[in-house]
Amino acid sequence: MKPALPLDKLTLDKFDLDLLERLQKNCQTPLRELAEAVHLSTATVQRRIQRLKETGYIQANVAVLDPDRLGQVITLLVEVHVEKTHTTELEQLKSSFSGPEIQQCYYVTGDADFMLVILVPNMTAFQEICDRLFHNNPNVKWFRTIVVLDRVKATLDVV
Amino acid sequence: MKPALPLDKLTLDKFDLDLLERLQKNCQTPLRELAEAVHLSTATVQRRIQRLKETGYIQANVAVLDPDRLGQVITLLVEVHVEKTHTTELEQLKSSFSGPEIQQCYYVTGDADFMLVILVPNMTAFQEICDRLFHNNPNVKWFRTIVVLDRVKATLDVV
DNA sequence: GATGAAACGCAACCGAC
DNA sequence: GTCGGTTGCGTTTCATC
Repeated sequence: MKPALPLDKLTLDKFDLDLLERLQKNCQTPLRELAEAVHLSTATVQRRIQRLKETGYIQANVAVLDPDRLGQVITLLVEVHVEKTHTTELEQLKSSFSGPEIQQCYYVTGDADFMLVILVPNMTAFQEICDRLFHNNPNVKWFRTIVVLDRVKATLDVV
Repeated sequence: MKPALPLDKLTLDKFDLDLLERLQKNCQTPLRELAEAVHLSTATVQRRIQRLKETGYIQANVAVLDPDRLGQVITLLVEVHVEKTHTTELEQLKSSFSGPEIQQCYYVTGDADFMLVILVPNMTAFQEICDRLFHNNPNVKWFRTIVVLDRVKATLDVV
């Protein structure tokens, strides 16, 4: 199998970037509509998108759900401070921070070591998570919880 | 027009939840595949999904792009402390935190007022953002930047 | 090697039952 | 919820540049 179109990171032309931007807003836009927007044929658009998938520029196509409607009404940010930052311990922690309630997990510099974004239906659920992930983990020195009052913006947009 | 299917927030049955979970992973799954997975007919699955869109459970269908491949290699968390927290000033700030580089913006309790997740290609770009959003804004008392070393997990998953 | 026009086959969609 | 018909879509082919 031959890579016919640009594989490299920096060889995306304006058409590709235009398409990515549009798909990022709505990945169900019909090819026909995309085609006339970027002034290419549907066939070309289809091939470019396929290539963008194959080469990993497009990682996934997902439905964005409304957390409020699904009862996940509380968003919390948790700053985690760890005891040992050796590779093995870190990897262990990272993999423990992969549950469905944990929307995001960042390993960071500064006085904190991890920053988590957590979504829960109520505080009982959060307490359960704390027990499981923090209190019962000897490598977690301490953690600080920040309550989100307003989810002003929450996307994964890149451009 | 009859609401044949549940409209209320809490009346999603297991089929709806199952569908949402699957669409959240891949919103391009063929109806046929979804149908046999949840043991319903394709027609029903299609109607349910349409309803979930109309009622706002599904907010959007988006392509998830790889930030690294697109040159947005630096992720930063910014803790913003404001001067005045009156409604008008807050709304002004919130709307200023809506640029494309700002992936997420949370209005929070605690000693900070806002927490931002920012994606940039380099530090010059970040500096430009700081100037524009923070230094030139009299209502921003001070801000603290946290550098993300590893984007361990970054989704918008709800369940 | 990438492109666009047109043909193909399949899936989504909409009604009737 | 099932069944068919219709439409519209993504996909492939092929000739062109």
